[in-house]
Amino acid sequence: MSLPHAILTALLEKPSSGLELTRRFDRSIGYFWSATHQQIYRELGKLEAEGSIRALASQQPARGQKKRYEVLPAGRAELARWTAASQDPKPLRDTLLLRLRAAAVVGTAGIGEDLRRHLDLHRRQLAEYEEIQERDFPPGKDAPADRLQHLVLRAGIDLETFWTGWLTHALAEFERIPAEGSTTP
Amino acid sequence: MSLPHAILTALLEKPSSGLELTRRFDRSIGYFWSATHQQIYRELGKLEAEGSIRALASQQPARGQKKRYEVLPAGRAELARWTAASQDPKPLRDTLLLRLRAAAVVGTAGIGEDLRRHLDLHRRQLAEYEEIQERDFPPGKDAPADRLQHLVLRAGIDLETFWTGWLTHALAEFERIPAEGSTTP
DNA sequence: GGGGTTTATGCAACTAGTTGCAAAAGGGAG
DNA sequence: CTCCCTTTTGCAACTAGTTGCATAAACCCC
Repeated sequence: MSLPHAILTALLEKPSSGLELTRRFDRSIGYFWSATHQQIYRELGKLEAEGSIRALASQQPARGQKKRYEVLPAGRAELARWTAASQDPKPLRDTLLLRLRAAAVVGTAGIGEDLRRHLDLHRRQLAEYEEIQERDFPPGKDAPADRLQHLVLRAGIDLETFWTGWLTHALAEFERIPAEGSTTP
Repeated sequence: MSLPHAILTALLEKPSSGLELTRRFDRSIGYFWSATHQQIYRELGKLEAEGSIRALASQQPARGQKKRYEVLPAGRAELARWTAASQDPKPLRDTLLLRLRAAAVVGTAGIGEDLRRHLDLHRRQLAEYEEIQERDFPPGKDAPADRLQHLVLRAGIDLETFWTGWLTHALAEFERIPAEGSTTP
Protein backbone atom coordinates (compact mmCIF):
# COMPACT_ATOMS: atom_id res chain seq x y z
CA MET A 1 0.00 0.00 0.00
CA SER A 2 2.98 2.34 0.01
CA LEU A 3 4.87 1.83 -3.20
CA PRO A 4 2.76 4.40 -5.06
CA HIS A 5 3.51 6.89 -2.29
CA ALA A 6 7.20 6.16 -2.42
CA ILE A 7 7.09 6.83 -6.15
CA LEU A 8 5.13 10.05 -5.74
CA THR A 9 7.66 11.25 -3.19
CA ALA A 10 10.54 10.44 -5.51
CA LEU A 11 8.85 12.17 -8.45
CA LEU A 12 8.12 15.27 -6.40
CA GLU A 13 11.75 15.43 -5.39
CA LYS A 14 12.61 15.22 -9.07
CA PRO A 15 10.61 14.20 -12.18
CA SER A 16 12.15 11.04 -13.61
CA SER A 17 11.75 8.19 -16.04
CA GLY A 18 11.12 4.64 -14.91
CA LEU A 19 14.75 3.73 -15.15
CA GLU A 20 15.91 6.80 -13.28
CA LEU A 21 13.44 5.98 -10.55
CA THR A 22 14.78 2.45 -10.43
CA ARG A 23 18.28 3.77 -9.89
CA ARG A 24 17.13 6.14 -7.17
CA PHE A 25 15.33 3.28 -5.47
CA ASP A 26 18.60 1.40 -5.46
CA ARG A 27 20.22 4.29 -3.64
CA SER A 28 18.46 6.60 -1.24
CA ILE A 29 14.78 5.77 -1.17
CA GLY A 30 15.36 2.05 -1.44
CA TYR A 31 17.21 2.11 1.87
CA PHE A 32 13.85 1.98 3.57
CA TRP A 33 11.50 1.13 0.71
CA SER A 34 12.97 -1.11 -1.95
CA ALA A 35 11.36 -1.87 -5.28
CA THR A 36 12.31 -3.59 -8.52
CA HIS A 37 11.96 -1.94 -11.89
CA GLN A 38 8.99 -4.16 -12.76
CA GLN A 39 7.10 -2.97 -9.73
CA ILE A 40 7.94 0.59 -10.60
CA TYR A 41 6.77 0.41 -14.20
CA ARG A 42 3.57 -1.30 -13.21
CA GLU A 43 2.89 1.32 -10.58
CA LEU A 44 3.74 4.19 -12.93
CA GLY A 45 1.13 2.81 -15.29
CA LYS A 46 -1.51 2.75 -12.57
CA LEU A 47 -0.63 6.20 -11.28
CA GLU A 48 -0.85 7.63 -14.77
CA ALA A 49 -4.16 5.89 -15.45
CA GLU A 50 -5.70 7.33 -12.29
CA GLY A 51 -4.44 10.83 -13.03
CA SER A 52 -1.90 11.18 -10.23
CA ILE A 53 1.04 11.68 -12.55
CA ARG A 54 1.56 12.37 -16.22
CA ALA A 55 4.30 11.84 -18.74
CA LEU A 56 6.04 15.06 -19.68
CA ALA A 57 4.84 15.74 -23.20
CA SER A 58 7.85 15.55 -25.47
CA GLN A 59 7.93 12.33 -27.46
CA GLN A 60 5.20 9.84 -28.26
CA PRO A 61 5.22 6.78 -26.01
CA ALA A 62 7.15 3.87 -27.47
CA ARG A 63 9.26 1.05 -26.18
CA GLY A 64 12.86 1.89 -25.57
CA GLN A 65 11.78 5.53 -25.54
CA LYS A 66 12.53 7.42 -22.35
CA LYS A 67 9.37 8.68 -20.71
CA ARG A 68 9.73 11.19 -17.85
CA TYR A 69 6.90 11.63 -15.35
CA GLU A 70 5.80 14.50 -13.13
CA VAL A 71 3.27 14.61 -10.30
CA LEU A 72 -0.15 16.20 -10.85
CA PRO A 73 -2.08 18.05 -8.13
CA ALA A 74 -4.23 14.98 -7.48
CA GLY A 75 -1.10 12.95 -6.82
CA ARG A 76 0.35 15.51 -4.45
CA ALA A 77 -2.95 15.69 -2.57
CA GLU A 78 -3.09 11.93 -2.24
CA LEU A 79 0.47 11.82 -0.95
CA ALA A 80 -0.27 14.56 1.60
CA ARG A 81 -3.36 12.69 2.75
CA TRP A 82 -1.46 9.42 3.13
CA THR A 83 1.43 11.08 4.92
CA ALA A 84 -0.82 12.71 7.47
CA ALA A 85 -2.92 9.59 8.11
CA SER A 86 -2.02 7.59 11.18
CA GLN A 87 -0.67 4.09 10.56
CA ASP A 88 0.22 1.22 12.86
CA PRO A 89 3.80 0.00 12.84
CA LYS A 90 3.78 -3.38 11.22
CA PRO A 91 5.05 -6.27 13.29
CA LEU A 92 8.63 -7.40 12.93
CA ARG A 93 9.34 -10.30 10.61
CA ASP A 94 12.86 -11.58 10.67
CA THR A 95 14.12 -14.93 9.45
CA LEU A 96 17.42 -14.77 11.30
CA LEU A 97 15.65 -14.59 14.64
CA LEU A 98 13.32 -17.34 13.55
CA ARG A 99 16.27 -19.51 12.60
CA LEU A 100 17.84 -18.94 15.98
CA ARG A 101 14.68 -20.09 17.65
CA ALA A 102 14.56 -23.12 15.35
CA ALA A 103 18.21 -23.80 16.19
CA ALA A 104 17.18 -24.23 19.81
CA VAL A 105 15.32 -27.38 18.76
CA VAL A 106 17.18 -28.71 15.70
CA GLY A 107 20.74 -27.59 16.40
CA THR A 108 22.93 -24.63 15.62
CA ALA A 109 24.84 -26.08 12.68
CA GLY A 110 25.61 -23.44 10.07
CA ILE A 111 24.17 -20.45 11.86
CA GLY A 112 27.32 -19.05 13.44
CA GLU A 113 28.82 -18.62 10.02
CA ASP A 114 25.78 -16.77 8.79
CA LEU A 115 25.77 -14.51 11.85
CA ARG A 116 29.28 -13.47 10.94
CA ARG A 117 28.22 -12.81 7.36
CA HIS A 118 25.28 -10.70 8.49
CA LEU A 119 27.50 -8.77 10.87
CA ASP A 120 29.76 -7.95 7.99
CA LEU A 121 26.86 -6.83 5.79
CA HIS A 122 25.43 -4.61 8.51
CA ARG A 123 28.82 -3.09 9.20
CA ARG A 124 29.16 -2.20 5.53
CA GLN A 125 25.70 -0.67 5.44
CA LEU A 126 26.48 1.34 8.55
CA ALA A 127 29.67 2.63 6.98
CA GLU A 128 27.75 3.61 3.86
CA TYR A 129 25.16 5.52 5.86
CA GLU A 130 27.83 7.32 7.84
CA GLU A 131 29.55 8.32 4.65
CA ILE A 132 26.29 9.74 3.33
CA GLN A 133 25.81 11.59 6.58
CA GLU A 134 29.18 13.25 6.32
CA ARG A 135 28.74 14.06 2.68
CA ASP A 136 25.12 15.28 2.64
CA PHE A 137 24.55 16.66 6.13
CA PRO A 138 27.39 18.90 7.19
CA PRO A 139 26.71 20.96 10.31
CA GLY A 140 24.54 23.94 9.43
CA LYS A 141 22.52 22.15 6.78
CA ASP A 142 19.34 22.30 8.81
CA ALA A 143 16.48 23.68 6.78
CA PRO A 144 13.27 21.85 7.73
CA ALA A 145 13.46 19.46 4.78
CA ASP A 146 17.11 18.72 5.58
CA ARG A 147 16.29 18.01 9.19
CA LEU A 148 13.62 15.53 8.15
CA GLN A 149 15.86 13.72 5.72
CA HIS A 150 18.66 13.64 8.24
CA LEU A 151 16.26 12.15 10.78
CA VAL A 152 15.48 9.32 8.39
CA LEU A 153 19.16 8.69 7.79
CA ARG A 154 19.72 8.72 11.53
CA ALA A 155 17.15 5.93 11.85
CA GLY A 156 19.13 3.88 9.35
CA ILE A 157 22.36 4.50 11.23
CA ASP A 158 20.84 3.66 14.60
CA LEU A 159 19.24 0.56 13.20
CA GLU A 160 22.47 -0.74 11.72
CA THR A 161 24.20 0.11 14.96
CA PHE A 162 21.66 -2.01 16.78
CA TRP A 163 22.24 -4.93 14.44
CA THR A 164 26.01 -4.82 14.59
CA GLY A 165 25.85 -4.58 18.37
CA TRP A 166 23.42 -7.43 18.75
CA LEU A 167 25.20 -9.65 16.25
CA THR A 168 28.50 -9.08 18.02
CA HIS A 169 26.87 -10.07 21.28
CA ALA A 170 25.26 -13.09 19.62
CA LEU A 171 28.58 -14.30 18.26
CA ALA A 172 30.16 -13.96 21.69
CA GLU A 173 27.34 -16.04 23.16
CA PHE A 174 27.82 -18.61 20.44
CA GLU A 175 31.38 -19.24 21.49
CA ARG A 176 30.06 -20.31 24.88
CA ILE A 177 27.44 -22.68 23.49
CA PRO A 178 28.55 -26.32 23.28
CA ALA A 179 29.27 -27.96 19.96
CA GLU A 180 26.99 -28.12 16.92
CA GLY A 181 24.10 -30.50 16.48
CA SER A 182 20.66 -30.92 17.96
CA THR A 183 20.16 -29.89 21.55
CA THR A 184 17.28 -32.33 21.89
CA PRO A 185 18.71 -35.51 20.42
CA MET B 1 9.12 -18.84 2.47
CA SER B 2 9.39 -19.08 6.25
CA LEU B 3 5.93 -19.58 7.64
CA PRO B 4 6.12 -23.37 7.29
CA HIS B 5 9.40 -23.30 9.20
CA ALA B 6 7.94 -21.14 11.92
CA ILE B 7 5.14 -23.66 12.27
CA LEU B 8 7.51 -26.62 12.32
CA THR B 9 9.52 -24.93 15.07
CA ALA B 10 6.41 -24.27 17.10
CA LEU B 11 5.19 -27.84 16.67
CA LEU B 12 8.55 -29.27 17.68
CA GLU B 13 8.47 -27.17 20.80
CA LYS B 14 5.02 -28.61 21.50
CA PRO B 15 2.48 -30.47 19.32
CA SER B 16 -0.59 -28.29 18.94
CA SER B 17 -3.85 -27.76 17.12
CA GLY B 18 -4.37 -24.93 14.67
CA LEU B 19 -5.96 -22.71 17.23
CA GLU B 20 -3.30 -23.35 19.83
CA LEU B 21 -0.69 -22.46 17.24
CA THR B 22 -2.58 -19.28 16.47
CA ARG B 23 -2.47 -18.30 20.14
CA ARG B 24 1.21 -19.07 20.37
CA PHE B 25 1.82 -16.97 17.28
CA ASP B 26 0.08 -14.12 19.03
CA ARG B 27 2.49 -14.45 21.91
CA SER B 28 6.05 -15.62 21.64
CA ILE B 29 6.73 -16.68 18.07
CA GLY B 30 4.63 -13.93 16.56
CA TYR B 31 6.95 -11.35 18.11
CA PHE B 32 9.26 -11.90 15.17
CA TRP B 33 7.09 -13.90 12.76
CA SER B 34 3.41 -13.08 12.87
CA ALA B 35 0.68 -15.07 11.15
CA THR B 36 -3.10 -15.15 11.12
CA HIS B 37 -5.08 -18.29 11.76
CA GLN B 38 -6.04 -18.56 8.09
CA GLN B 39 -2.40 -18.64 7.08
CA ILE B 40 -1.72 -21.24 9.72
CA TYR B 41 -4.54 -23.58 8.71
CA ARG B 42 -3.61 -23.33 5.07
CA GLU B 43 0.00 -24.09 5.85
CA LEU B 44 -0.89 -26.98 8.16
CA GLY B 45 -2.80 -28.49 5.26
CA LYS B 46 0.18 -28.19 2.94
CA LEU B 47 2.62 -29.53 5.50
CA GLU B 48 0.40 -32.52 6.17
CA ALA B 49 -0.06 -33.19 2.45
CA GLU B 50 3.69 -33.22 1.87
CA GLY B 51 4.33 -35.52 4.81
CA SER B 52 6.14 -33.07 7.10
CA ILE B 53 3.62 -33.30 9.89
CA ARG B 54 0.68 -35.52 10.78
CA ALA B 55 -2.46 -35.21 12.85
CA LEU B 56 -2.24 -37.18 16.07
CA ALA B 57 -4.59 -40.10 15.48
CA SER B 58 -7.40 -39.77 17.98
CA GLN B 59 -10.58 -38.48 16.40
CA GLN B 60 -11.74 -38.40 12.81
CA PRO B 61 -11.24 -35.06 11.13
CA ALA B 62 -14.34 -32.88 11.29
CA ARG B 63 -15.10 -29.23 11.53
CA GLY B 64 -15.17 -27.87 15.04
CA GLN B 65 -13.14 -30.92 16.05
CA LYS B 66 -9.75 -30.19 17.55
CA LYS B 67 -6.93 -31.66 15.50
CA ARG B 68 -3.47 -31.75 17.06
CA TYR B 69 -0.37 -32.05 14.88
CA GLU B 70 3.12 -33.42 15.42
CA VAL B 71 6.25 -33.14 13.31
CA LEU B 72 7.46 -36.14 11.29
CA PRO B 73 11.14 -36.89 10.60
CA ALA B 74 10.87 -35.37 7.13
CA GLY B 75 9.63 -32.13 8.66
CA ARG B 76 12.41 -32.00 11.21
CA ALA B 77 14.99 -32.64 8.49
CA GLU B 78 13.57 -29.87 6.34
CA LEU B 79 13.64 -27.45 9.27
CA ALA B 80 17.25 -28.37 10.06
CA ARG B 81 18.19 -27.86 6.43
CA TRP B 82 16.49 -24.47 6.27
CA THR B 83 17.98 -23.34 9.56
CA ALA B 84 21.51 -24.16 8.49
CA ALA B 85 21.19 -22.58 5.03
CA SER B 86 22.60 -19.10 4.64
CA GLN B 87 20.08 -16.35 3.92
CA ASP B 88 20.45 -12.69 3.09
CA PRO B 89 18.88 -10.16 5.41
CA LYS B 90 15.94 -8.67 3.63
CA PRO B 91 16.01 -4.92 3.11
CA LEU B 92 14.21 -2.66 5.52
CA ARG B 93 10.72 -1.53 4.62
CA ASP B 94 9.21 1.03 6.90
CA THR B 95 6.28 3.31 6.18
CA LEU B 96 7.01 5.71 9.01
CA LEU B 97 10.40 6.56 7.54
CA LEU B 98 8.85 6.84 4.12
CA ARG B 99 6.23 9.22 5.48
CA LEU B 100 8.91 11.36 7.02
CA ARG B 101 10.64 11.62 3.71
CA ALA B 102 7.35 12.46 2.03
CA ALA B 103 6.75 15.07 4.73
CA ALA B 104 9.88 16.84 3.56
CA VAL B 105 8.04 17.63 0.31
CA VAL B 106 4.35 17.81 1.24
CA GLY B 107 4.47 19.04 4.82
CA THR B 108 4.60 17.53 8.28
CA ALA B 109 0.91 17.87 9.18
CA GLY B 110 -0.28 14.96 11.30
CA ILE B 111 3.01 13.14 11.65
CA GLY B 112 4.11 14.47 15.01
CA GLU B 113 1.02 13.01 16.59
CA ASP B 114 1.68 9.65 15.04
CA LEU B 115 5.30 9.69 16.18
CA ARG B 116 4.06 10.09 19.73
CA ARG B 117 1.65 7.21 19.27
CA HIS B 118 4.39 4.96 17.90
CA LEU B 119 6.67 5.93 20.74
CA ASP B 120 4.00 4.84 23.15
CA LEU B 121 3.46 1.52 21.36
CA HIS B 122 7.18 0.76 21.30
CA ARG B 123 7.52 1.62 24.96
CA ARG B 124 4.76 -0.83 25.81
CA GLN B 125 6.34 -3.53 23.70
CA LEU B 126 9.68 -2.94 25.36
CA ALA B 127 8.09 -3.20 28.80
CA GLU B 128 6.43 -6.47 27.77
CA TYR B 129 9.71 -7.94 26.58
CA GLU B 130 11.47 -6.90 29.75
CA GLU B 131 8.77 -8.53 31.81
CA ILE B 132 9.22 -11.75 29.84
CA GLN B 133 12.94 -11.53 30.36
CA GLU B 134 12.58 -11.27 34.12
CA ARG B 135 10.00 -14.02 34.24
CA ASP B 136 11.53 -16.56 31.87
CA PHE B 137 15.26 -15.93 32.03
CA PRO B 138 16.41 -15.62 35.61
CA PRO B 139 20.19 -15.69 36.08
CA GLY B 140 21.39 -19.28 35.88
CA LYS B 141 18.90 -20.38 33.23
CA ASP B 142 21.55 -20.87 30.61
CA ALA B 143 21.27 -24.26 28.99
CA PRO B 144 22.10 -23.94 25.26
CA ALA B 145 18.47 -23.75 24.21
CA ASP B 146 17.79 -21.11 26.87
CA ARG B 147 20.73 -19.05 25.73
CA LEU B 148 19.44 -19.10 22.17
CA GLN B 149 15.94 -18.10 23.12
CA HIS B 150 17.26 -15.40 25.39
CA LEU B 151 19.36 -14.08 22.52
CA VAL B 152 16.25 -13.73 20.40
CA LEU B 153 14.45 -11.90 23.17
CA ARG B 154 17.48 -9.67 23.58
CA ALA B 155 17.16 -8.71 19.92
CA GLY B 156 13.55 -7.71 20.54
CA ILE B 157 14.54 -5.63 23.55
CA ASP B 158 17.40 -3.92 21.74
CA LEU B 159 15.22 -3.21 18.74
CA GLU B 160 12.48 -1.61 20.80
CA THR B 161 15.14 0.33 22.65
CA PHE B 162 16.38 1.64 19.34
CA TRP B 163 12.89 2.70 18.30
CA THR B 164 12.04 4.43 21.54
CA GLY B 165 15.38 6.23 21.46
CA TRP B 166 15.05 7.31 17.86
CA LEU B 167 11.42 8.37 18.22
CA THR B 168 12.29 10.43 21.27
CA HIS B 169 15.01 12.13 19.30
CA ALA B 170 12.67 12.63 16.34
CA LEU B 171 10.04 14.29 18.52
CA ALA B 172 12.65 16.61 19.97
CA GLU B 173 13.70 17.57 16.43
CA PHE B 174 10.08 18.14 15.51
CA GLU B 175 9.70 20.81 18.15
CA ARG B 176 12.41 22.76 16.41
CA ILE B 177 10.88 22.48 12.95
CA PRO B 178 8.72 25.44 11.94
CA ALA B 179 4.96 25.14 11.75
CA GLU B 180 2.96 22.58 9.78
CA GLY B 181 2.27 22.69 6.08
CA SER B 182 4.23 22.20 2.92
CA THR B 183 7.89 23.15 2.98
CA THR B 184 7.88 23.70 -0.78
CA PRO B 185 4.78 25.85 -1.25
C1' DG C 1 -34.82 -27.99 24.44
C1' DG C 2 -34.11 -23.86 21.70
C1' DG C 3 -31.24 -19.73 21.00
C1' DG C 4 -27.04 -17.26 21.53
C1' DT C 5 -22.01 -17.23 22.33
C1' DT C 6 -17.49 -19.35 22.06
C1' DT C 7 -14.25 -22.56 20.05
C1' DA C 8 -12.25 -24.48 16.05
C1' DT C 9 -11.59 -25.09 11.30
C1' DG C 10 -11.53 -23.64 6.80
C1' DC C 11 -12.50 -21.57 1.69
C1' DA C 12 -12.18 -17.77 -1.68
C1' DA C 13 -10.95 -13.54 -3.28
C1' DC C 14 -7.85 -9.93 -3.07
C1' DT C 15 -3.41 -7.24 -2.58
C1' DA C 16 1.44 -6.79 -2.72
C1' DG C 17 5.81 -8.26 -4.04
C1' DT C 18 9.08 -11.36 -6.85
C1' DT C 19 10.98 -13.78 -10.81
C1' DG C 20 11.67 -14.70 -15.44
C1' DC C 21 11.57 -13.26 -19.71
C1' DA C 22 11.05 -10.34 -23.91
C1' DA C 23 10.70 -6.58 -27.17
C1' DA C 24 11.72 -1.95 -29.19
C1' DA C 25 15.12 1.62 -30.02
C1' DG C 26 19.68 3.25 -30.59
C1' DG C 27 24.65 3.03 -30.79
C1' DG C 28 29.05 1.10 -32.03
C1' DA C 29 32.16 -2.40 -34.55
C1' DG C 30 33.48 -4.63 -38.31
C1' DC D 1 24.57 -1.90 -43.61
C1' DT D 2 23.97 -5.40 -40.54
C1' DC D 3 24.82 -7.71 -36.38
C1' DC D 4 25.23 -7.47 -31.59
C1' DC D 5 25.01 -5.07 -27.19
C1' DT D 6 23.03 -1.79 -24.01
C1' DT D 7 19.24 0.89 -22.49
C1' DT D 8 14.56 1.31 -21.45
C1' DT D 9 10.25 -0.39 -21.09
C1' DG D 10 7.05 -3.80 -20.09
C1' DC D 11 4.00 -8.43 -19.72
C1' DA D 12 2.88 -12.77 -17.33
C1' DA D 13 3.12 -16.02 -13.97
C1' DC D 14 4.12 -17.06 -9.43
C1' DT D 15 4.54 -16.62 -4.25
C1' DA D 16 3.29 -14.77 0.08
C1' DG D 17 0.29 -12.43 3.00
C1' DT D 18 -4.42 -10.25 4.14
C1' DT D 19 -9.39 -9.76 4.51
C1' DG D 20 -13.87 -11.31 4.73
C1' DC D 21 -16.77 -14.66 5.46
C1' DA D 22 -18.71 -19.60 6.30
C1' DT D 23 -19.52 -23.75 8.85
C1' DA D 24 -19.82 -26.95 12.52
C1' DA D 25 -19.49 -28.57 17.12
C1' DA D 26 -19.84 -27.43 21.96
C1' DC D 27 -21.14 -25.07 25.73
C1' DC D 28 -24.34 -22.69 28.58
C1' DC D 29 -28.24 -20.72 30.31
C1' DC D 30 -32.81 -19.82 31.17
